[in-house]
Amino acid sequence: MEPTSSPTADAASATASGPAAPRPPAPSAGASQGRRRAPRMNGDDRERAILEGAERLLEERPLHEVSVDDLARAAGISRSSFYFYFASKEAVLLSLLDRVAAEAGARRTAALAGVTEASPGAYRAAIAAFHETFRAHRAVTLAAADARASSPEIRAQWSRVMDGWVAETAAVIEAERARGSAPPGVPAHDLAAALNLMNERVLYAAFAGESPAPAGDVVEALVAVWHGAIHGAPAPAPLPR
Amino acid sequence: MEPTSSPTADAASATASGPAAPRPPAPSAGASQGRRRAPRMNGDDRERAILEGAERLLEERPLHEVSVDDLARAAGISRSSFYFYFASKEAVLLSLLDRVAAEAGARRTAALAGVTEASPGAYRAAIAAFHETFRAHRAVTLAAADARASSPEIRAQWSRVMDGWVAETAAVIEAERARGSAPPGVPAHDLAAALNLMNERVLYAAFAGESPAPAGDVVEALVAVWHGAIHGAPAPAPLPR
DNA sequence: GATTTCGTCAACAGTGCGTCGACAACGCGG
DNA sequence: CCGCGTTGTCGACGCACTGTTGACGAAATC
Repeated sequence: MEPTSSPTADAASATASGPAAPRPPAPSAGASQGRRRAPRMNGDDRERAILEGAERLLEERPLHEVSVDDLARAAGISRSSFYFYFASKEAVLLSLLDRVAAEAGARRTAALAGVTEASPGAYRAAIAAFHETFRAHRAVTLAAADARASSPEIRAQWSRVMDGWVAETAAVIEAERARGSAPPGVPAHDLAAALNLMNERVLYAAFAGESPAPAGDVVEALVAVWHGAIHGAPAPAPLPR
Repeated sequence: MEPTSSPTADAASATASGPAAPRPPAPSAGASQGRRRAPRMNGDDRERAILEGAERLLEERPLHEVSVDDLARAAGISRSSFYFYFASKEAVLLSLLDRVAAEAGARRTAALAGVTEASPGAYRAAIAAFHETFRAHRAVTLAAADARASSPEIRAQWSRVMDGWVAETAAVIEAERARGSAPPGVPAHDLAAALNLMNERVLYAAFAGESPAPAGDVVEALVAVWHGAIHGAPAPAPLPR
């Protein structure tokens, strides 16, 4: 019965901007734009307190076991005050995810900047970057992955991040193929999507301690698959059924 | 607080047995054990009605948007009567998942029975079987994947199914390696885990219509990765960092 | 016909969510 | 100093959903 389109539909702008909090229309929208020095210590860093408290809580239990009350209490305010800053606990997670998204973008760029053209180990760097991003914010990424199921906003944001990785990976694959160091085969985008989704799932399983997961070095297993899939022999004929 | 080993720890037996409903202790424990013929038409197939209604509902919306009341109503009983049959809506999904687990096992066995030893296309059959299992119960598997985040029982059952696939895959990989038609590399189990997790995630993305997903033939993309990862050249030296 | 078992339900209590209106502190222009 | 809008806070409400209890009927059993 819940209206599908939440009032916080401006989540698109959330890509890297501030949190999608329902702040009342900024009154100081005039010249105080560059203002960073807080004339007061209240207000703006309460938001930060919520974010930090949330990240801390998510390190010990999943989002669906954290109530808005917990979040508010962790930030030292009452439950109803919480809603002054965020529309829901999903909005908090989304805001947290925004930071990760930004960092993921930066790390990806940095990782692939080292390899000028299409050196043989470009995707190796990509895997390492992916792994680092995931690990650096384990709690947030794990929680976001869980919340994808119930929150369209988080799902969309996650997709945005993954799409970036996939596009970057596909570019590398195509460069390798152009160099002749990788055989042609299925569309590079499809291959890149499959490999990145594998990374996501395997890293999740590993960090969450799930049952079917590589027992040894996770990154090595991933690199092996990537290398084989990209540089290995082309797949055999599709077998007439 | 939930004890890790749920009282329904016989979930292993649940592979094909009845649902883990909180039915009151069987009073007719005496000689009526073999009784199958229902003297009345009520009771036992109400359970089926719930299951069927649930599967139908899950085809149109995710589990977290289905209330116990919806489930009960779909089966033609009141909400409180529902609890006579199942402890929660997760229990219903778990029961549904049990069937899929049984079918998955059967299909896996059948798929790998065709290939006596380690014929070159054994894992291809595995992928097809996986894909079919997933597709045949799309609603249930999608819902189960979502519910994994919040329900330990479902997570455990899912793990059990995946573990089966992984073990079977690992056996095939080792056979291929023994034959000399696949090079050595990372542990077969790790490789098998990564590949099966990829399948799960990619199929989920494809069936759910998510954004980063192969655009073309999904199965072909998966086969390409499997083939390359198993039969491709061994990964290069791990690069001293 | 009395009793047990099966199945059903209305009603209750609990939890969490999101919203509303009152209310305090602050800054500011008079 | 005083009104006055703004910023931030909170208690209390209504709502949706969950899981449990106790009472009630209808078969079956003796």
